[in-house]
Amino acid sequence: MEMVLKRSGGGMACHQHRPAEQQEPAELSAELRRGPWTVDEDLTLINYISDHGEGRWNALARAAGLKRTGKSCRLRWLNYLRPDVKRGNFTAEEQLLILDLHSRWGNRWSKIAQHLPGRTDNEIKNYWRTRVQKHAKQLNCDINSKRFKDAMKYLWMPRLVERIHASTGPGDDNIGPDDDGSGDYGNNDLSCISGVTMATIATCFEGSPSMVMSSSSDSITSESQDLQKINLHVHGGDEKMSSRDWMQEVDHEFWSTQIQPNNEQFQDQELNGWVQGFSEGMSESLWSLEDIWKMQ
DNA sequence: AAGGTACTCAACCGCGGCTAA
DNA sequence: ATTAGCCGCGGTTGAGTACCT
Repeated sequence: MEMVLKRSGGGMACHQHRPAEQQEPAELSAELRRGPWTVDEDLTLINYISDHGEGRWNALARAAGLKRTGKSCRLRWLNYLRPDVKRGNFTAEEQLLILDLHSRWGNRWSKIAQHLPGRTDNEIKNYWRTRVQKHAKQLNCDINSKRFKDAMKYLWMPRLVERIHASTGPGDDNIGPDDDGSGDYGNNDLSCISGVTMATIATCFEGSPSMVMSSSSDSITSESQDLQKINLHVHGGDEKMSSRDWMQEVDHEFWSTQIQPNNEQFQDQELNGWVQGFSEGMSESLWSLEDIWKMQ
């Protein structure tokens, strides 16, 4: 089992003031524990749930002899101890899904998590805040702005699609280093992409500057057929044009036509400089998403 | 090597909805 | 119909760690 005591026992000691509404009954609050869970607590919770099942968290916490709130037990189980919780970096497919579903539903993390088996709302939320919002901040634009949404739609998401296309073996479809030693769990067989992801791919290409994606909702019999359709569209029927070439073309056209420094969408000098640098660099090589963000 | 800064993510809080009494 | 307790969701915090200077 993974050790959970990475932090000292003093963690979260700042949370000392709680409104009366949130207080536990007096006889319980005096002995309630908070902060990082110990291995013993984890084992107690796991054993209890394996014997009695989950749910009714307050009663569960008392019955198991845990000096924790039901809330705390529920959170620990759902976000960490549950056997089907996935660990490690998000795959390209998952990232694509998150971007797409967030664009539809906003911060409905639990709803988004329902479409990513094994991923928790907390994990997705953290991903969004630490990765996506960070990039918006680096671009000095609001995460809800058209500028950032365009960058996601025309750059980030197509690139993720490209990575899904290009992936040939397990273990390297994450953005960013996989340095936690856990390895990727991702299956790069494209047949594993969920129906939602296929829809995502379709919407991703829909309206992109040099590509028109026909509706894929009709007469779809399988995901592999979807994929073939997308391949056809992506390659435009020209077998000599790799998806990589196509992506380069899309990116270059997008950045040269839609995000020119004089474009009214991009008035501020700082971003213009970044865009220009990006646009010039794009003709030289295909940049990884990470490189793109690092450029500015 | 040391100190500072940035990043990650587990765990917390507040609030609203649901439900049983 | 009311109310208290529980549950789940979204937002926030901060300790630990990685990275940078």
